Amino acid sequence: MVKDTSTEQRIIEAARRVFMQKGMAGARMQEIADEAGINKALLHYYFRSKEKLFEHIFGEVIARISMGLKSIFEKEMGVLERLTSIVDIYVDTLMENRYLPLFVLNEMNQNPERFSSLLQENIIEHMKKLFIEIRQEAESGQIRETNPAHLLLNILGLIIFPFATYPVMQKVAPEEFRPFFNNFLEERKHEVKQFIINALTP
Amino acid sequence: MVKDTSTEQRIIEAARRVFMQKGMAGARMQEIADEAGINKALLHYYFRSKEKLFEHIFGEVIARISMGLKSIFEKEMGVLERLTSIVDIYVDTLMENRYLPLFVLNEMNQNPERFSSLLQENIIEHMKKLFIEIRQEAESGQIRETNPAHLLLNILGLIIFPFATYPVMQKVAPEEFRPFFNNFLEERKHEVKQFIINALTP
DNA sequence: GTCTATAAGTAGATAGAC
DNA sequence: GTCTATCTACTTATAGAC
Repeated sequence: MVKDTSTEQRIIEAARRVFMQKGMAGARMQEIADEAGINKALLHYYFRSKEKLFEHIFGEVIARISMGLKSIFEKEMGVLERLTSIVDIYVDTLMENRYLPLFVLNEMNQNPERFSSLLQENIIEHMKKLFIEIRQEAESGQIRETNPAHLLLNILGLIIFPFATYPVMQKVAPEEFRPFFNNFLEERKHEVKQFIINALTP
Repeated sequence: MVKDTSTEQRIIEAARRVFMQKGMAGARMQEIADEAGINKALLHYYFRSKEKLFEHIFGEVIARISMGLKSIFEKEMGVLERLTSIVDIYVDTLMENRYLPLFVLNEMNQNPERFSSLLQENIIEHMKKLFIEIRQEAESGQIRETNPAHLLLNILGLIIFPFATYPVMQKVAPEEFRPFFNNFLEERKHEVKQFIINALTP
């Protein structure tokens, strides 16, 4: 609870923390108010309802994810470079916010229509193009023959899964593993990129 | 709502479905009662409280996971075989229950003490032994040099992540992808095992 | 064991003073 | 804008009849 930012900003940050950790169903307006150092009435004054406040937070998160994807897809580059830059961008994002993967997966699961916001920004089109690029480079022998869907899910799984489990791991890991954890997630970058290279180098 | 099983059994099955999809916080006793074809009062008659009912369901799930791990770790076998049998066991389990990964990750996240039940059955000991086995086989040149922690997380991510995203994917995938999905998860078995082999064959 | 009715507690939302 | 007090609705849990 820092007092030198605007109330609205403090509410948003508090809401982000609480929603991310507890999810929409588990979050309590009272807890968000406490986190922000105000009372419940003010939450409603600024955001009218819990639902509206949640949509604001979720929207922000989705926007951030889309932005990352967009920046990757807009540039001209080869498949290998494109895929490895996904790793760089998302590992960095996730290191700053380790609750993000589970939060997003959950809330989309509870309410699949929310997924559509991600599918805006013609992500689907980008994906189709990526798949085509993969097949083309495979034909021309620049990369190895691969099922693009599996490849993409592999990469996403390798990036995201450790972060999805991290909050649990970190809390329950025996004391002697703690120091090891600090570098572990950072190492993932190299680890996953190596996977991509191994998978695609002919 | 099938009437030819015992009430307790119907409650358990209904609770499993609802808790798995909505989580502890999002589940409603009323919905569980409806699913089971009874009323709320009976839920309390059989399980006293929502918390108790939840613990029953969660306990079952953890027991199932532990059993799988146990069966893998108890047999004598080489590292490669041990790791690939993890794939076989868990892909099959997850195909039957696609909500399981997110459910378990979430509930552990909400309440990390729940993780301890998994750590019983000396899973930790088994892990340590596995790590030692990996290092030994690497030294003797049977498998390639690898960081065991990364390897294990890689495997788990490759197995689990697609299932964690599946409920969402399946709901939002454009119509033309649907038929493709049916075999997709089954194909993961081969896909992930190939990854392990590539990663470990010298 | 199973139901209906209801109590008790909790959480989101609003009214109104300052 | 911010607060306290309160309302309303929902959810878990129990009482008590059958």
